[in-house]
Amino acid sequence: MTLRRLADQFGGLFELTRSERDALDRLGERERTLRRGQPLLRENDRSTELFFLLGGQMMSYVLLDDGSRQILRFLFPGDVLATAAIGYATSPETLVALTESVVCVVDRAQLVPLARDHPRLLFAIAAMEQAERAAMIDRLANIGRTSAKARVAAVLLDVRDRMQRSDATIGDSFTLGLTQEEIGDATGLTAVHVNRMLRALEDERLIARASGRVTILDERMMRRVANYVDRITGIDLSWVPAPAEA
Amino acid sequence: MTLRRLADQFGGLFELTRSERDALDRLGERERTLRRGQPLLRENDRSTELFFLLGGQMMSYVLLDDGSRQILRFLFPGDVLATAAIGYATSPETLVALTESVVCVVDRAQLVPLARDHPRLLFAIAAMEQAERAAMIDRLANIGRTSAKARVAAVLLDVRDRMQRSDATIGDSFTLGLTQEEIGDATGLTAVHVNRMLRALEDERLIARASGRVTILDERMMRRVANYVDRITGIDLSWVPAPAEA
DNA sequence: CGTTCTTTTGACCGGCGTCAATATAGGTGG
DNA sequence: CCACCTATATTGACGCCGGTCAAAAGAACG
Repeated sequence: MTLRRLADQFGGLFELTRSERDALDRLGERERTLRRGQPLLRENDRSTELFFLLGGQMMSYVLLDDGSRQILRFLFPGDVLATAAIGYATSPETLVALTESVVCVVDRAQLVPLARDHPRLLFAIAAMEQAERAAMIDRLANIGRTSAKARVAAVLLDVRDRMQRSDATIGDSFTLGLTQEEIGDATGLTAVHVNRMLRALEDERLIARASGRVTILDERMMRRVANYVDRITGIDLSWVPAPAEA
Repeated sequence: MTLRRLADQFGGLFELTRSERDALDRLGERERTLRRGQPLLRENDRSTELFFLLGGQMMSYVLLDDGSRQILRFLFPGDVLATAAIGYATSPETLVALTESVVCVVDRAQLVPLARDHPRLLFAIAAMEQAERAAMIDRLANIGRTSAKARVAAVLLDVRDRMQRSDATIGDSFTLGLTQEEIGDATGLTAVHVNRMLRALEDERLIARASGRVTILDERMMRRVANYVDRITGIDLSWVPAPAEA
């Protein structure tokens, strides 16, 4: 998987020109592979790089000084990581691989010529950033204002939808790949209570579980319970004019 | 207050060139005044505009379908609003004026020539966006992982710090300008419990209150209680090269 | 100067955390 | 392949933080 193929697959935002493709090839030259559990960047690390997740599954989190962890987001192919580098010299968050992962490494300095030569690509990155922002809004509302059961249901739906985006074969049944503690740290709950909520969803026949796989049995009701909105579709970049073909 | 004067005051990121100043003057031509309580944009409204808050105080929030409200952010002069327009045709959040406010209106289409002619200004906006993202990370961790008292304390410190940024005369004492219900909707608590937490902070001599004014008595301890990190300072745009002076 | 919004306080309760014990699984070295 | 070990999952008992309900007192506003 290269950055360009990723853009072809997920972009869908607009038709890339020949020179934009070439630019993406150059932008995506540096790749890096991470083993399961390996950190890409730690909170407060100095860094000038941003990344595109090409394959695998990662997460971002922060630690509070009482030792508790808040997982900010689970990351899937197509996501831009560490965009804070655009405005800060140090990272506000830790990035770790949940499975073996491949990222493409871009130094922020590379964005400067991009603005001049391929503004549309820059706006595409900005648009992806806005999708992430919208997701963050949902999570904030979710954690701040919904019940434990809703929060757990929302994580399940979110992971399923985002896995589906990179692997269309995934249906209602999928391998969650998260521990209950991780779900808890993402939702502001304890692992014990996450377990109880999973059991409750199971007892209500909204989901089924077997050896690490989760099956969503009643998607309509799950969406209702979770207060869930799909933010993945609906990105609109039509307003950025296509460059004159080189 | 114009957009350019705002950039002079808050930017501090780099020295503006003459042509950048001119560009800001043009960018900031359209202004709009909002009365207290007036919405600038509602959730799901179609819009192609972003805004810079020039004066006053606003907030952004979302409503859940059980009617509860999650306030995402209190907004102060210098903030960029509705950046979701970059990636979406409709707004994910509602923006309302808390006090009489003035915003400058920029259509997203105006960003395209900006990328070509004044990339540094575009990156400055991107950097402000990253500051907002960092603040969002803090709020997520705060709501997900800290006690009610910590959350209330964090709001007080945050509002104070951000008021200070636009009005250097503000010290430890300031007019909060928020109802306890608003504090509750921002922190994921009920107004009743916010009241109890304010009383607790008062009883512990961390703050004092009198007729709408709040005084932070023990800032060190407040910061400890709130798990508070200042994200306002520390933006780094040094990596964007200055344009050749026109 | 009523009307409505906001603050404040008390009584009570329930959702979620804490603690603890056990079961299960994955992983590792022998 | 087994024995062991640690991480994860599961379940129960119990307690507390923060929600709910209600009432009253200010405060703001037309």
